[in-house]
Amino acid sequence: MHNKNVVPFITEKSDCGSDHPVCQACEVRACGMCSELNTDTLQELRKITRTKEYKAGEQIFCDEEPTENYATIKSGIVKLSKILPDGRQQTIGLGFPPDFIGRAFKDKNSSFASALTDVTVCTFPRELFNDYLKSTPSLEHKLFELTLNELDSAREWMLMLGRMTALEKVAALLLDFSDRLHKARLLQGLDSEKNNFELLLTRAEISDFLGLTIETVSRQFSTLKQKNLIAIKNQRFIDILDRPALDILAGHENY
Amino acid sequence: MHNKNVVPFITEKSDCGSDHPVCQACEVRACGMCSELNTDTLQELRKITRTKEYKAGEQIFCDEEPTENYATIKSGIVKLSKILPDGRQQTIGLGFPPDFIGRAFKDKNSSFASALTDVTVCTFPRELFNDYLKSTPSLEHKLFELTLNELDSAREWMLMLGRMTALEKVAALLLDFSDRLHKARLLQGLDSEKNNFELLLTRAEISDFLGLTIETVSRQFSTLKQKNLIAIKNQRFIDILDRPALDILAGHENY
DNA sequence: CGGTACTTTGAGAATCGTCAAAGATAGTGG
DNA sequence: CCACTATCTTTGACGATTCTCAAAGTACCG
Repeated sequence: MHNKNVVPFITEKSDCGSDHPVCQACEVRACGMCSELNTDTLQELRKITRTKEYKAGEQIFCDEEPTENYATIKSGIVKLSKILPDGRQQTIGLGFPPDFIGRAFKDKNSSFASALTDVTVCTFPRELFNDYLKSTPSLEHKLFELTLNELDSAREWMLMLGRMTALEKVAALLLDFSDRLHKARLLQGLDSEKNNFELLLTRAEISDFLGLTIETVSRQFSTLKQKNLIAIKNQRFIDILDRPALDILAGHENY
Repeated sequence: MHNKNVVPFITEKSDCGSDHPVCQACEVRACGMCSELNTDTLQELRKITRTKEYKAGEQIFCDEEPTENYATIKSGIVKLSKILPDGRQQTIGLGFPPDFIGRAFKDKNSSFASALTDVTVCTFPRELFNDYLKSTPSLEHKLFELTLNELDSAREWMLMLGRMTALEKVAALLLDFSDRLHKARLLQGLDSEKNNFELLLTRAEISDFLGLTIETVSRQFSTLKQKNLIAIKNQRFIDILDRPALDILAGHENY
């Protein structure tokens, strides 16, 4: 009733009555865009999806080329960034499972997406998915909610970029990243210690995110260590020693 | 068929067959959220709306209090901002007609909204509107598109906040503001000269937007004047004298 | 063990912020 | 119409933060 417009489906083996094996095994079946779809509707959508994998560092899509595919992140972390004509770069978002990547209803991405870690995504061809979206309100609703969350976090980061000092920015990043990693790990059914995590970003990636230089970021890490708020092993493994102090630095008001 | 859930409508005089007089006269009937609605559906929605006016400077909603109403901007400019516990402030967006203000599906705004100029809005009670939205896909679709535009512009501003110099930021603001004002005036059927406009923001408001101080903003204006890129009359009326040069400063790549 | 890539630290420079004072504008009341 | 005031803007001098450039230190990989 809702998918009249979705015409030239790629035909493929399809089993009825339960999720497609690929969807059954999907890491984000329960929480992603598809969580709003029943088995039959998902069966339909499944026909236009493809699973793709990217190695850390690979580009997923780029600014200039027209969008061919959208995707849902199944595992790994995706970096979204923008770039100025002279090469200055700014990371504008991190995508964790089950985030959606791509710009719905437009044929051009206004940003770059690249794999921060090894990444697995579930892709959909653009045109078909847009049609499908328009005819499947429950799916559009879920995607709308994901988008609202992204807007919330974009605005949170605007406050950070515009008004925080370098030290505060690093504190805010550590807390945000620790929370999001923690959630992502729990979602995968893994054990997770919130105050102890691997920083998957290089200093360069952190500085692109915070609007700082590598050196300034490094100095802030040193300051945080010196103040005994964090400990770092092998430049990558972070221990949060004093979360309340970091919260105050990050402006998380706890009256 | 789509609005079963929308129960306790406020009853009011209603005329059938054409838009309600209030909607007929609405500045944004053709381009706002309601543009996706036919006369009958609009008739329904109209029952829960109220027109409200705010004087320049008045607060429309605030961070802490739970959202009671959503709104569509009919005329004027709305400022959205966030604030750090110690008072540092960052503007995270400007709302022009026909933008939607408020956070759909949540009972808490994570920002402040205030009237930058005198503002007229069309408000809807939160709960009713959320219900209405869920049962009216065309409306949700339109709101989704408005939200995607906001996300695009938030990300554009993240690049600006994180990576541009003070001079570049001011150039980018002037161009953005000139375009948006121009569009808003054309939309109202007014004559509009793109390179000539009234800067409705004070220096303080500009600095909150750009993540700078008043003094720095003022100095950048002086520099732009001195380079003959702009002229300013009465500290408020801007003449763009050299748009290409401003475009380059703002990083608008024109190969 | 040596090479590569990433990180840390230091010194000096540039940008932007802070504090202070003077200039401009708009509104008010005589 | 003209002071008079309040508010906003501009400009200057100085200081703090962050950036740039350079070099040394550390981890990773074959």
